[in-house]
Amino acid sequence: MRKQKVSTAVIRRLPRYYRHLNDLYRAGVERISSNALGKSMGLTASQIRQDLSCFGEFGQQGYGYNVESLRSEVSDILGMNRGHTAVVLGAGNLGRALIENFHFERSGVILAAAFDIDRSIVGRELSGVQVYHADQLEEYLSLHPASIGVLTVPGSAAPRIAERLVGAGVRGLWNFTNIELNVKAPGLVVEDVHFADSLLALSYMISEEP
Amino acid sequence: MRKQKVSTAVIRRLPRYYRHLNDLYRAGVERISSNALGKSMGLTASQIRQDLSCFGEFGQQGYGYNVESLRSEVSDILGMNRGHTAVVLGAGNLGRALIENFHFERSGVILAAAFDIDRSIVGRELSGVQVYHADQLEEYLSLHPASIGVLTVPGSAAPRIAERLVGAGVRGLWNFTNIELNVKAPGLVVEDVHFADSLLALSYMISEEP
DNA sequence: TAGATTGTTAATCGATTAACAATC
DNA sequence: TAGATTGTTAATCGATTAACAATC
Repeated sequence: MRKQKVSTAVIRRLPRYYRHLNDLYRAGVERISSNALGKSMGLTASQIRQDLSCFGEFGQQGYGYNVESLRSEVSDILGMNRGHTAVVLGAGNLGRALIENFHFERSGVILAAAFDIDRSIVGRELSGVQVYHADQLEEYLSLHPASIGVLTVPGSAAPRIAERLVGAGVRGLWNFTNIELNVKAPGLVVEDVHFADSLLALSYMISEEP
Repeated sequence: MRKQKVSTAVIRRLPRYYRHLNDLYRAGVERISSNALGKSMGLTASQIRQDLSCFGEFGQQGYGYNVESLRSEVSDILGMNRGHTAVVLGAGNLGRALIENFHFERSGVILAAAFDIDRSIVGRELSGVQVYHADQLEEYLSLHPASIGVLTVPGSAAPRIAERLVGAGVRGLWNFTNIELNVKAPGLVVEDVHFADSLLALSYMISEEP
């Protein structure tokens, strides 16, 4: 295990490793070589060994990697077993889509509660998740700390809510708004999901070809 | 203008350029130097000039870039003025969230129709978008060709629907399912929006720090 | 044991940054 | 004009690939 800083490129590949290893595991595959895994993922064997070597020595010469144990190592590396807890801010269409359809627990994250300001939804329960009024955010978080805030509020409300979340101890913001957040707090991590950027990249790619 | 293949790194930055230029434009800013733009975007001036030079010469020595015209150039490069048309497959929570809240037109994409198999939603109109039965997909597309298919169906339905879309002439798949699509067609582009990968990357990043 | 495959070091490739002549 | 800033070439940095001794 080397203690260099892990590059973003590697970090972005980790979830894919997990996904593929999980598929292999569920398909009953016991062991896999970097060569075979690379082939199925479209990466070189070299890159896979290089990537994994950032975190430890998980393979065995002449054998390869044990699927179950590598999967478990990767899930540890990703923090899936740290009991991260999330709260959703904004139970509109997108917030509800995430609450009702996205399996937070499959990423090892506990979805604890949702917040909104719309009286018609506050007090309800969506797929077992209680919707509180946004006014209660600080009070709730002081009793039930969360590490992740999921921002599905309108863009205009995002900066203020982000500040409040960070003030209440949230360490990561999963930002679905089209706003570029400028909250500065030590150790704070913002992960943007910019739909428009993604669609524009697609638009570029289908526009280029003949 | 050089005719080398543009790297993914550059392509991923283009939508950000557009976003920032659009903000500047709407704020009434007339011109900007690579230096100033870089500062506001967290990039080096050098990188911005290098990136833009992939597509042409848009600046002027001693002056910088005209915000309005650069914004317009970037929107052209991104294919925003090609009249790309999209259809949404699956009008569940996420599909509806996109239909009702995501501004396709701001990316220069016309959202033309949605398809589902649920009798309770087929025939309805969501924010002006008609929902057809999935059986009518081919018929609809033969009359109204579309270049982009937005996949918000359950993962299990994704491969089949993807095949059908491609068969009906769609060139880009905006894939929101957790399935890794293997549709192979010449020139087909798949843009994945993997929520789980994004959340896991966030989980990694908040788990690493002290 | 012999074959397979690792982890790591070295070589290559590509992307970012720096430097600067050209010029508005 | 003089100062500012471009587009591009060269230098640097980092990430990917190749090679190979170590060893299961």
